[in-house]
Formats: sequence, C-alpha cells, structure tokens
Amino acid sequence: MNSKYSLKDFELRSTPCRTDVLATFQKVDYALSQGDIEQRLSDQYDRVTVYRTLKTFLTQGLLHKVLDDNGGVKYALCKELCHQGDHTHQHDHVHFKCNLCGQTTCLETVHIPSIQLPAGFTKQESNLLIQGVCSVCGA
Amino acid sequence: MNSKYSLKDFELRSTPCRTDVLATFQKVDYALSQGDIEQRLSDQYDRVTVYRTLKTFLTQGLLHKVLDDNGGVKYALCKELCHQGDHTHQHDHVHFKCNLCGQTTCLETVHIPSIQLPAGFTKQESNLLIQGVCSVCGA
DNA sequence: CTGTGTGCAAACACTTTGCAGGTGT
DNA sequence: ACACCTGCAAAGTGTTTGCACACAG
Repeated sequence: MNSKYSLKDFELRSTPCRTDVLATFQKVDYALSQGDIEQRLSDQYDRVTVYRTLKTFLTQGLLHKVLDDNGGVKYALCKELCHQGDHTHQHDHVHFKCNLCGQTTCLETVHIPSIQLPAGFTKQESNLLIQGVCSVCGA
Repeated sequence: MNSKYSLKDFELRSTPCRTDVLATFQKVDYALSQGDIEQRLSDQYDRVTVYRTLKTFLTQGLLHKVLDDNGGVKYALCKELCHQGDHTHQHDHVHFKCNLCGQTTCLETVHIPSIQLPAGFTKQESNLLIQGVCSVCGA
C-alpha cells in the first residue's frame, strides 16, 4: 500500500466532511458520483457541502473527473504524481465501466496508446471509456 | 458524397421537426447538443419535441451519443453501417473536442486501437474523447 | 380513420449561488 | 481572531412526464 494522501498534502483544512469524503474515495477503487458519496456518508453532510468539497478537491488536484456514458460525472482519486504545480495534469489512463454493476474503475495499468491525429490537430488530454463486463460480474 | 439517410430508412414518420433536426445534423460534421439544435432551428420547435426527437433517433440508430468532457451529452449522425438490426452498434471511433472552439468532431478515419484488458474484463463498447486544439483553431 | 408526433404545463433531477453562523488553525 | 467551511434556502439549468390536440400514412 502506498501512503495515502492527507488533506494537508493539498493545503486543505481538515474538516469532518473533507476527511470523510476523502476516506470514502480511499476505501474503494472505482469512481464515485456526488450521489454515491452522499449515500455512503448517509446524508450526514449537506448536498451542497459535498458539491463544494468535490469541486475543491478537483481544483487542488486530489480528484479528477471521470466521464460517464450517460452524461453524468464521476470522480476518482488521482494516484501517481498528477499533483498541483503545472496544470498538465495528464490522465491518459483508461476507465472501464461495467454495464452490469455500473462501477467505473480506473485501469491504472492500461494506458491509451498514442494515436495519429489528422494534420493540424493537437492533443492536450484524452479520455478513454470502455464499457463492458468487469471481472466480478463476468464470473 | 454518400447518399444521405432519410427518415424512411429508419421507419420514422416524416414530420417537419424530424426533417429539420436531421437536416441540421447533415449540415455539419461535428456533434451537437440538444441546445445547439434548438438554437440552429431558432426555437421553432418545442424544447420537449427536440428531446423526444433526439431520443427517437437514438433508439432507431440514426444518432449516437458523444461524450462531452463536462458531463454533457452531444449527438452525432451514425455514418457507416451501424444501423438497427442487432444492437452491436459499435462506435469505436474517436471523438475530438477542441478546447478553443468547443466543437466535437468524429474522427471517422481514426479507430481505437485494441487494448489488452485485465483478465476477466470483456469489452462491449468504447469511447475515446481526445481534447486539444483542432486544425481550424490551431492555424 | 388510427396511431403517432407535437406543444404546453408541470414535475423532476442535478448543480450553483447568497448569506448567516460555526469551526479550524 | 480571522479566514474559511458549512448548512439552509432559493435560484438556475437540463431533462422527463401527462395530457389534449394535430397531423402523417
């Protein structure tokens, strides 16, 4: 296990809500939506507070957005070294959404192969969402 | 130019709204959101009707969803042979969103390279969104 | 003529904003 | 003590549903 991030690592005040939200993400290895968080914390925090917490975590580089197939947004911890500093913040890893259980996991090991873009196109970021059946549901 | 689809090809009644929405998509080569459509048709149709039209087109296989980076949904024409019939409906082509002009284009020529998934994972569909600068804005 | 599409109103879901009061450092 | 976080209320935005009427085939 790698040492987990703490709020202080990101220059964030330690508050109950933030601590719990962060812990919630660290407990699972898949992406969570605002609603997921709220559920897992049994609505003990105001919906708005969770929104603001997520937004704060995003801008501080603790979380990154994960696209959902139906237009929703989920969030996942930034592992590795995509900290603050410059905002390159590359997340060229693959997300896998299981169509059965609905969980979206970051396939940390798989990276997006470089793709030959047509002339004139410049890539800044890419995001690959694969949908299918995960190893748990496929068994 | 390939012969464009007509509503009848998809067993859809020909109505003014559907005709105009379809024509709107055929006029451009990038993905449009519900709002885009409404604008381009100068709100001559009810917002609800456009929603329903899009949903109908989706289920009939005329359109497919295009992921947007901020959780929005856009739609683009299905070119090629991803018609109704079986619902394999593979859309493994790449979408490119320009961070300057905001347009999302389907890079029809570029396909997603096959990716080695971890054991137990089965792919059904994949969706690659690349963000950057398009050939027009990069000039 | 019959079934489906359309418009309007309203409900619904999700996210953001403003402000007063509480809390971390 | 001060700045920042939180909760509540309300507004904003995007999407869906119910129903009566209109229209395509």
